Amino acid sequence: MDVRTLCLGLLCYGEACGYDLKKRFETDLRHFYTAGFGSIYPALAELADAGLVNCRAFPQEGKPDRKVYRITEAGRQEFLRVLRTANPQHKLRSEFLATVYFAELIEPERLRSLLDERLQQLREAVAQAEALTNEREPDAGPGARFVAGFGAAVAKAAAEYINANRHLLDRAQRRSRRATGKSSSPDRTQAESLI
Amino acid sequence: MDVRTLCLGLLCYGEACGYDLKKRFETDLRHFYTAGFGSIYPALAELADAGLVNCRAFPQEGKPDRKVYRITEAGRQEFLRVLRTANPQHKLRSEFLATVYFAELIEPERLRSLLDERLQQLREAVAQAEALTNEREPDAGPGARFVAGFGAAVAKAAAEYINANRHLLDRAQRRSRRATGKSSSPDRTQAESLI
DNA sequence: TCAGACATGTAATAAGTTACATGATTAG
DNA sequence: CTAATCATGTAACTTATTACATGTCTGA
Repeated sequence: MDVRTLCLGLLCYGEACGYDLKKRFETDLRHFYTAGFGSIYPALAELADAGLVNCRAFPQEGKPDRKVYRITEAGRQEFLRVLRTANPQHKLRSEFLATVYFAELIEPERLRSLLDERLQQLREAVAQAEALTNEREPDAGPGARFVAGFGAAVAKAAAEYINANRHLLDRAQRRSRRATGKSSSPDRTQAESLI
Repeated sequence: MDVRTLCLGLLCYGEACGYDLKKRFETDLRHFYTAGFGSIYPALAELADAGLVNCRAFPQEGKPDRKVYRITEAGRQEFLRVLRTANPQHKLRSEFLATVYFAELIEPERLRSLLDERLQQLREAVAQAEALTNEREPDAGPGARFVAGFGAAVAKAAAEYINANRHLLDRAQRRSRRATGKSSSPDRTQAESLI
């Protein structure tokens, strides 16, 4: 499910221009999918080329034409087909966790600040997800509510884990000399640890 | 923090060959960072070119030479510099959640199977993370333990959320006609909903 | 007066995935 | 006999990010 397909899916709920879709990415989809204009505009152009959406341009003063996209029947069928057949993945790439993995090599003050910043981000994520579930989107469908709640639940769990376990990283520097190397073959002739 | 930098970091804990690093990615880093041979081998070559690691080749029968990489002092300094200065991101791209967002458009049986599969994946993730924390890695540093525990905690929370809230998605099909479109400009002349 | 919303797009760049290419040994 | 482990690499491809390019209107 790439940006192109996701745009097609969003258009199942009504016509929209690229700018509208971007806002949708920044609210509903924010905590599990990001897309910039640099992906969205080309995606819409491709969908139109493929006949999966139609496009009408509305002239505006002082702004580029507003191009409103509407899904076609072919587009709808294509999206439903993807929903039926795709094998959806769940990919996390966390530089934050990768950094904390090396806690032993980080100065305590720096580490503290990294954890605090992440906690702050998580609090914001919870607030945004809960706003989405409650006030701001009474018209949201069950799927939209479910994923917003999911985001809130996971962010809360992450924050709790950090608060409950960050002490395990304190003074990590004292045991910074791990014996490793654990090489897959036994024919190494060099010393194990280079630290 | 790209694959190249992460390989450099792993080499802080001792020398290793590309194959060894791949195994590390599949265990310790599995739940928050993936990398294939196609990223690792070129990364190691680049690190060697840049003088951040040394490489020695050990001939083997019936296999390519085993190339063992060792970090240099310059490499260590470079990695510590990255740890001090980088602004680590946390990026999730979940096709699973993107799919569930469209629950209303998915057949109930298919939706059930998607959720069950994801629950199975989460159970496996918890088991693997806990194995990492307890038995299999008594020599793991505090950072490694922390991130493994993090992975387990978050996966558990995700599974619990799904179990507790999946009923909200049942019969979602009945309300599949959402009025949306919510366009940013008021000058549209077309009907709101196209479903 | 200055930031932010509105509105679209292209081009260069970066990064990683997948498929291909090769082949012995070992455990089930 | 079959799959997995060990071991390295290249090349094509896909995808998305970032920077650039332009310009008005509105509210604080």
